[in-house]
Amino acid sequence: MDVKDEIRASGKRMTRTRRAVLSVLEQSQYPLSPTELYAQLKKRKVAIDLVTVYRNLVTLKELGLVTQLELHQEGQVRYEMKEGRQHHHHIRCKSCGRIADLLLCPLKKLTAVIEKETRFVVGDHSLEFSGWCPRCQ
Amino acid sequence: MDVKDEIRASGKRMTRTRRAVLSVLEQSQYPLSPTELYAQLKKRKVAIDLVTVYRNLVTLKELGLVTQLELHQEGQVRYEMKEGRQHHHHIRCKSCGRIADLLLCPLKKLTAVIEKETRFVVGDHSLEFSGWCPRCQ
DNA sequence: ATGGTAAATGCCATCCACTTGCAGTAACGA
DNA sequence: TCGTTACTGCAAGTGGATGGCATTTACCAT
Repeated sequence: MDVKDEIRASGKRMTRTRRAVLSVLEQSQYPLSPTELYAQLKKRKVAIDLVTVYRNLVTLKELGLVTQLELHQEGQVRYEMKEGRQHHHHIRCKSCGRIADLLLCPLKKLTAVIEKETRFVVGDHSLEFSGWCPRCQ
Repeated sequence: MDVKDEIRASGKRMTRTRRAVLSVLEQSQYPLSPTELYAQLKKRKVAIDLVTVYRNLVTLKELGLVTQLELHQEGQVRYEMKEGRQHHHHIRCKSCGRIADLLLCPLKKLTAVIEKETRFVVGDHSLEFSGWCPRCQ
C-alpha cells in the first residue's frame, strides 16, 4: 500500500498541493517547520497558501505519515516523514540551529519505572538535546 | 546569600512586583506559565501588568533563580523555582493537563555516547513524558 | 466521459503567546 | 534626601497557528 492508497483509504484525496508537500518532506535531510516547508514550495514555484501547508501537515500527521516534533526553545513545530524510519530523537545546535538525528532512545525500559512512581499511564515522550555542532564549536 | 542579595549583586533591584512573582512561584506545587502566574497574582490583588510578569521571568531566569521549561504540545512556556531542587523532568496528563515531577534522569551517562555519535558538544537536554494521570485513566 | 458531492484550497480575519518602545515611577546607594 | 537608572505600565507590534466561508477540484458512480 503506497502513500496515495493510504490517503485514499481514509477518504482523503491526493491533491496537487498534498503531493508537493509530501515531495518536499521526502527530500529534506532534516525536519521542516511549516514556514520552511512553505519557502521550499515557493522556491519550486508551487502555487500554495501557507494555510494549506498547515492543514496538510495536520492531515498527514493524523494519517501517521509524518511525525511532528518540537525542538526545545524553538517556539515552532517541525515535521519529518515517518516512512519506515524507526523511533529516534534529535540534537540541535544552539549556535546555527542545525539539527541532527540521534539513533538512540534510552527510554524503552523506563516506562514501567515512571508508571510505578507517578501512577500515570505513560503515552509519548519527547527528548531532545541541544549543544554545539562541529562547525560552531 | 539570600534571594534579595543575589538580585542586588547583579545590579538588579528587589521590587514590589518581583517579590510577588517570586512568592507565587515559591508556593506553587507545579511549574507555572506566565498567564497562570499572572492570574495567581490577580487573585492575590497584586497590581501588576502581564508584561511585567514576562520581564521578571526573563530576569529571574538569567539570574539562575528559576528554570524555564516547555511541555510537549502545550504551546507555552513554564517556570519553576530552582532553589536547591535537583535536576528533574516532568510528565503531563494528555487529558487534564496536570503536571507531575519525575525524580529520575536517565541521561547522565548518555552525553559521551552522543558526542561520539554526532561530534556535537552536548549542552542541555529536554525530556518529558505525557500520558494519563490517575484521575483521567 | 460526465456530473454530483464532499474534500480541499485560498483568502481573510482572528487568536494567542510573547516582544518592543517609550514615558513615567520607584529602588537604593551616595 | 537626592540622583541615577532599573523597573513598570500601557499601547502597539510580531509571528506562529487556527477558523470561517465561498470557490475549486478529486474521484467515484453513472
